Amino acid sequence: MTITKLSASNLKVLALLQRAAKPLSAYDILDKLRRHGLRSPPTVYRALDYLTKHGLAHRIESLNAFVACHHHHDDHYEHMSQFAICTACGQVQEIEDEVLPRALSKLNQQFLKQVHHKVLEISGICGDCSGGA
Amino acid sequence: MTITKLSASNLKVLALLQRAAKPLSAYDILDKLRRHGLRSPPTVYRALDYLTKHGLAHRIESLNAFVACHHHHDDHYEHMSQFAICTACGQVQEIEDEVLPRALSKLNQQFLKQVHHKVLEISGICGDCSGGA
DNA sequence: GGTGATATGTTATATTATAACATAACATTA
DNA sequence: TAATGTTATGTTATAATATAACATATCACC
Repeated sequence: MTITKLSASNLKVLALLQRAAKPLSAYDILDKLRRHGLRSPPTVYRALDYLTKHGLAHRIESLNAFVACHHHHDDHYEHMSQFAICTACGQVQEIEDEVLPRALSKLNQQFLKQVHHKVLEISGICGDCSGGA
Repeated sequence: MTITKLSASNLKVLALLQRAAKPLSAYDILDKLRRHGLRSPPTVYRALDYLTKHGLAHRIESLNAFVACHHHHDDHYEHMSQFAICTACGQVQEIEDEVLPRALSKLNQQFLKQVHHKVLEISGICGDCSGGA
């Protein structure tokens, strides 16, 4: 799963996600990159597959949308996507924390023999949107 | 959010989910209940909305599918959906545990002022599908 | 029986995602 | 070089998921 070099499409999608303030749907991406040569859904989904598989982007399941990864998941520890989603402004924060992953890996074992993917998504109202302190 | 009495549609959808061994998509439900008077997507989605809002069913975000709730979330503690999903057989187990919710509610607060919804979904291979002990 | 609230029905359409097949780009090597 | 295999990309069509918008019915209450 090492990254040799990003293809032109993959790079464009990644760069767009990195510039975006919010998660983008595949079709948001398609709209914005249509002029730049990404003309069909499969092209975009392929890029998103590549990026998510290589840890450069994440899919937010509860939004059906994607964000760039801003962290370095050196795979030194079993990774777990953790996101805080503000339903008011749409911003998503990636949570970098190992408390939960650790707590979870114990719990896991009673349910699944092998774990492939873990998703934690918390929705609510962020500080900025909630008005007072 | 108290439940008075389930409407006929809501009850049919709930009963179907309860009988199902696996999560059902809205369209799975539509197919199976068409003969029983649920003829259009909005009807099904409305029932699913009702059931999920009232804690009688849960949506699995990473599958776009729904399961009946087999637990009693007496709302005595802030609820968090927790599921273990086997990608081989498709079975989903609801995890009833408060370790994570508790660990999480501390962590939460640095990201969101109010939390409305928490989703934890773990995918992998269950004991049955993984062969050996 | 009229009124308002809630639920349900219906049609159409929006949104998200993939199947299936065609073509290109590129490396390897006979 | 041209034959071959591999990977990436393009293209069309369609599948799968979800909701908007509006019509109608049901039912409680006055």
